[in-house]
Amino acid sequence: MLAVVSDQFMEKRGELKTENSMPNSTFSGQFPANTTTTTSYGFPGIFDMPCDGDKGSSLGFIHLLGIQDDNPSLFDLFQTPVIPSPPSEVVNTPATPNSLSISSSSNEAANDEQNKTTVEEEDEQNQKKAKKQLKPKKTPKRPREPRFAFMTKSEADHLDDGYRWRKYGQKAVKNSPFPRSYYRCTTAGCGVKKRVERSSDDQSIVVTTYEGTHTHPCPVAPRGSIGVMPDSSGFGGIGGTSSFVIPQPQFQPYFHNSIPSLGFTNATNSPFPTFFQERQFYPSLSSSLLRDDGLLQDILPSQVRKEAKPE
DNA sequence: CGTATTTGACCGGCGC
DNA sequence: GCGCCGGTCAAATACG
Repeated sequence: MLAVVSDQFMEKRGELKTENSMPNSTFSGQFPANTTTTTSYGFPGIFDMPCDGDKGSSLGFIHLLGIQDDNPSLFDLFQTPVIPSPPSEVVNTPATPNSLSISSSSNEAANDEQNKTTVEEEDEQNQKKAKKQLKPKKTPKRPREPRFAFMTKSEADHLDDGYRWRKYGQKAVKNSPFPRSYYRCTTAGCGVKKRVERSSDDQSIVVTTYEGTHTHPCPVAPRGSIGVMPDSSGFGGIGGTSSFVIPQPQFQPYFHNSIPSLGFTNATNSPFPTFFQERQFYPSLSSSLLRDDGLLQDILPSQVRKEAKPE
């Protein structure tokens, strides 16, 4: 079941209001169930969140483009379309062959794949040359890991999120002067990958796409972590490093240590923090979302919010 | 010298 | 079947 975003959306992100001046955490899009809109909002489940209150910092907002997950529980989060899309504007995801909907990619399946890889690693190494010449047996289609992506206004391409990444590839992106970098989590047994590319529309925006779930706690506490971490020590006053906190379903050291209610709902295995599930995924495109007792005021200390407001 | 990055080649999926 | 393209591999290279 497709919850959201794929490369397809990424390609369409020009339709999205990726940059806005909303100082508060508000949706800039809608999230109709099981659909992909082609409206100007284009991307289901897109929302902005302030990720840096440090004036002058290169970071302004993290734009979570959405997620891609087959988790029904997660999907249920979006079963309440506040603003139903007109049928003419709705594209049924299942009927879109190019959509990167992932088929039931459970962690179990992923682990099996991983174990298989480990077992065969030695043999694979011995035959790596032959492998290139002899066509190996056709491997079954590997299920996609859950993915989510967000846009970060940053001058730095690679943002420090606390995890250690090893770059394993870089490719030129079609229709974009900026290359796409491929990273893999260096922790043994953790197959999380991420892609980092700069938006061709706005080169100040870095689009980071995470795939998979970390099987380990965050090894390094990033300096000056920003993002949705409601810790003033992370939000303000620590500039210079382009860091942010990635929502992770299993390990969220920055969330649960600060405000437990901001932790993730492991029961649903959702890549989103619970506060998204509880509140933010019932969006309205109207100004009702922007009322004074909006999200951030419940989440962040007022001082932080004040600092987080760009300009 | 160990580790990380670079970069060209390779592979598989997909559309024509 | 062929070419394009995204993603990955792995040898070469850079770096601390």
